[in-house]
Amino acid sequence: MTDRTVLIVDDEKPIREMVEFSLERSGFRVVEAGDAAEARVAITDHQPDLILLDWMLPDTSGLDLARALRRENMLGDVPIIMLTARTEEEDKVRGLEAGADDYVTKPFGPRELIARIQAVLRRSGGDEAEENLEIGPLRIEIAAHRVMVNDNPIHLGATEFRLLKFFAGHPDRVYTREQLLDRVWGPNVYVEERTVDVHIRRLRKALDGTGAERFVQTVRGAGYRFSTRE
Amino acid sequence: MTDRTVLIVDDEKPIREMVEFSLERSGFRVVEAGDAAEARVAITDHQPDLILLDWMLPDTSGLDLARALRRENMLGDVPIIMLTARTEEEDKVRGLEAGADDYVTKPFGPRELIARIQAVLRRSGGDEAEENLEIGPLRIEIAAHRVMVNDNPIHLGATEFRLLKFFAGHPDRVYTREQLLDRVWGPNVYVEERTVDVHIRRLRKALDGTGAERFVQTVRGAGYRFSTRE
DNA sequence: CAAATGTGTCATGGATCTGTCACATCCCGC
DNA sequence: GCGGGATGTGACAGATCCATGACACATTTG
Repeated sequence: MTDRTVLIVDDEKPIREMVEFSLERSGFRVVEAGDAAEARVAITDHQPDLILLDWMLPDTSGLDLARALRRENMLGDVPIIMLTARTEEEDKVRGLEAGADDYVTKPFGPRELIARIQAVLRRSGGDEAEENLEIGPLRIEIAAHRVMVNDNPIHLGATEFRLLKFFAGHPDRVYTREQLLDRVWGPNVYVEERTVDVHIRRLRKALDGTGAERFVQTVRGAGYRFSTRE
Repeated sequence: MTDRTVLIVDDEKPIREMVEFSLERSGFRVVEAGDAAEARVAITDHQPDLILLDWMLPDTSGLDLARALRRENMLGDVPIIMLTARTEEEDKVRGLEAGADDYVTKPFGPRELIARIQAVLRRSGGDEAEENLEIGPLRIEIAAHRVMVNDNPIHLGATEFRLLKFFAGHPDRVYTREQLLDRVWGPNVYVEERTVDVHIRRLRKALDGTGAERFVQTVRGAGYRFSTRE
């Protein structure tokens, strides 16, 4: 439900924009690709939670791309929804064999699309978010949008909250400033990389004296990491 | 979420059976009606939690039936999902005004239908506490439609009462203005989001000096929250 | 019918947040 | 130690968000 990234692969920009508009209104992050090559880059860069894949692409068919991605194991269990103008049963079968999880037939409306996406995500993924995260003295209450340290609330700006939430959900792993901007600020936001430093600083300051400030770690030359160890 | 009763109103028996089959597999109880007259009987007899209403019925239109049922107050806040073959935006708007909560366009698949049903139930159901709520110095007497603070009644407008009731039933959770409009004002009401601010303000003013005003909390950039802590 | 009340909208001002910069400090290889 | 790149830190201006009072209109009450 919350904060999932959807990759839309379609060569027609108007369709991509319609999809982006609808999905962002529903709280998804949206990444676009116009062809198979762009799609591969986007998958690597943004690690989407779901892929909307047009049947026809300029450089290859969506079917082939889906099959290739599954074969190359680039996706794990990320679901694929095919977008197609065709309605033949035969195509559906072939698409499902290629690794698609569902179909949407053009033309489609935003409600239908969102219903399908949520149905597929509900099936394939545990909704990971939503429950509270507890790390040492920290408790991140997602629903309440609140962070407690030893049962005392601490105040964070919206950006610091998202940053901490992301970190807490992905511990023991270094993220570059670029990756953090992508995952915390969003894929279509362009700010200076050094901005990350400033928010790291603000997060540390907010956690100062709680015993949790040591979890936010700098990895020189690489980025930042959230970890209880070290 | 389990054991909800769904009434399907459609004159085509195959469709009723398809729906019944799908929904029962998902744990719903299903009641059928073939026309508006049967629908009225079924509503009285079974008090469904949700109604699937075909656009075209032999004795009247689904639109008229929905409107009539709402007007006669036979439904309370039981949500209606319209089933329609038409896709014109005009019809959708008219249907929503008539009291439908969502649309499914024929032909639809079982997955889509269930996704919609669950979405609508999630929105409209779930609250409806019947017993009184006590939170700190507050006692919300649902049936009496009255709020007491330390055994002294305080006056609230109808909107503020619903808002407080909703909040008290869903504490420690942030709701966006949009969500509050949906849950407190109702899914088919269109007012400005800022209106929420004003009613929050009025609620706070009514609670001022009681020690309960601190429960109504602003979460900057996210929405509002009701919580006894912080 | 008039007054009182409830509701939605708006404009305003103040508080807070955010991105950026400049400069200080740190760390590493040499 | 030294130099230079990387990171920490404080300050700042613009952007954003929200509280608040006023107002028009509708509804209810007397």
